[in-house]
Amino acid sequence: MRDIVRIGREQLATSTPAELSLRAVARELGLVSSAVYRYVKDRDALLTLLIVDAYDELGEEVEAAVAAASRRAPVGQLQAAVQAMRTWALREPSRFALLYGTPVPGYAAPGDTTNQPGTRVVLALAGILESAHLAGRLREVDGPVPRSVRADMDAIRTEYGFTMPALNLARGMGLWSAVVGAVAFDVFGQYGPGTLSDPAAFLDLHVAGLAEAAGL
Amino acid sequence: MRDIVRIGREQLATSTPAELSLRAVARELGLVSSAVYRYVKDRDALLTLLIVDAYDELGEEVEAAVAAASRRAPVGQLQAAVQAMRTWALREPSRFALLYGTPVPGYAAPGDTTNQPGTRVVLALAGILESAHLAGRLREVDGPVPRSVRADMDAIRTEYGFTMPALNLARGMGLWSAVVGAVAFDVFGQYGPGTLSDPAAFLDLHVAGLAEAAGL
DNA sequence: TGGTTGAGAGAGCAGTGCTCTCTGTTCGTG
DNA sequence: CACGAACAGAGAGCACTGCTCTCTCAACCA
Repeated sequence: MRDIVRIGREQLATSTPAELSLRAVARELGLVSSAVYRYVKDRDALLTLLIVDAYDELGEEVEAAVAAASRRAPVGQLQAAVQAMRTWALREPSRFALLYGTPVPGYAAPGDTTNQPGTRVVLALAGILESAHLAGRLREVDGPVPRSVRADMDAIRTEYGFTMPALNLARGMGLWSAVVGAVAFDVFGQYGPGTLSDPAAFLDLHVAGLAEAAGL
Repeated sequence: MRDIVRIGREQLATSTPAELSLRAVARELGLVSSAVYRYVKDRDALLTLLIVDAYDELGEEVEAAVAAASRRAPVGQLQAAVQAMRTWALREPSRFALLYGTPVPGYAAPGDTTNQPGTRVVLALAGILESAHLAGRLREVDGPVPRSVRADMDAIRTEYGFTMPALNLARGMGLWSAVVGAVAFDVFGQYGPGTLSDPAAFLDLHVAGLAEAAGL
């Protein structure tokens, strides 16, 4: 099983998730394709393994970056986290695509398996906001919040024990999707060739703006 | 050619870009697969046709939404544009994925063909900011801007004739990628099931925050 | 009328996911 | 120690994919 995941990861280094071939993994493993089906039910199951694997590695690196930046201001921690994410994504574009790109065809993430590792990154980001709040360094963002959104945010607050105000949390979730979107633009070249000469610097600036909007 | 694009579009209604099959298009067309190669060089060429087609339709709808909201405040226009994008994306998830999801395997967008239609949406967004600026309704965002980013923004300002300050434009680009990221999260279900009971309302709130950060 | 062009058909190659059957080995237990 | 069960892998086969090559047939034009 470890070998299968390892080889699958290697395949993803040189091909996109859609191209990942169970037969190729088998070949690399020195087996015939049908043999692999003893260990992996499906191509989808293999993808699930690789998704969990990727979430874990990304989560690890982001958490490490946040820890390494623990003495910087909250904004700096956010920037460190996001830059770690960008670095990983540029190094492993296919695995990034596996996590945050187009979902593979008929694939539905088997909740229990991928949900927990999938939340590590967003929890790291939210944790920075929450820590800042607990330290009194989070400006409360106020303004009209639709009923439904407030209810959703309250549900999240109780589930994860967050104490920051609802609108700050909402801005945090917005920050999360914005960050993933920005990294995806970068990795997938959506900004257009040559428009950004220093994408990392632009990203830092972008994150600073998002952080400000979230109350930092 | 029109039939090919039409059928390709229909195929994308029920399958993901990665699954789009030239043979299936041929079958639907009552032709044998090799016949289609008279009109379309490649599967990639077919994708290019569909990408341009999708960019056009999306651009059309976003521009129409902005026009219909021309009497609302700039923030409202932005929200209208983004909601139009979300609505289209939810109606056509595969085509949205084709534009903003994981790039297909060996596919490199043939610049000249797709660049122009691909910029319609972002130009619509930037146009709202620029109009607000010209009407004196854009607060100048200031702060330290890295040299490289300033140079990039200046290049864009001259290319498209924007007069808004560099940092506002940078925030505008950030808004763009953030919006795409948010819509992608929504369409691809990245927020997790049941966490947002009213995603459209959340999106409006999110856009309001982004707009505020961009100077509106 | 004869030659050229275009449209499409058909076969074929290499690859894919997946299933089914078959062989060989290993291992636990009576 | 022997026997049956569990396991690991091989091999063939089906339906599908992209793409190429050759061939036929009809239309059209000088």
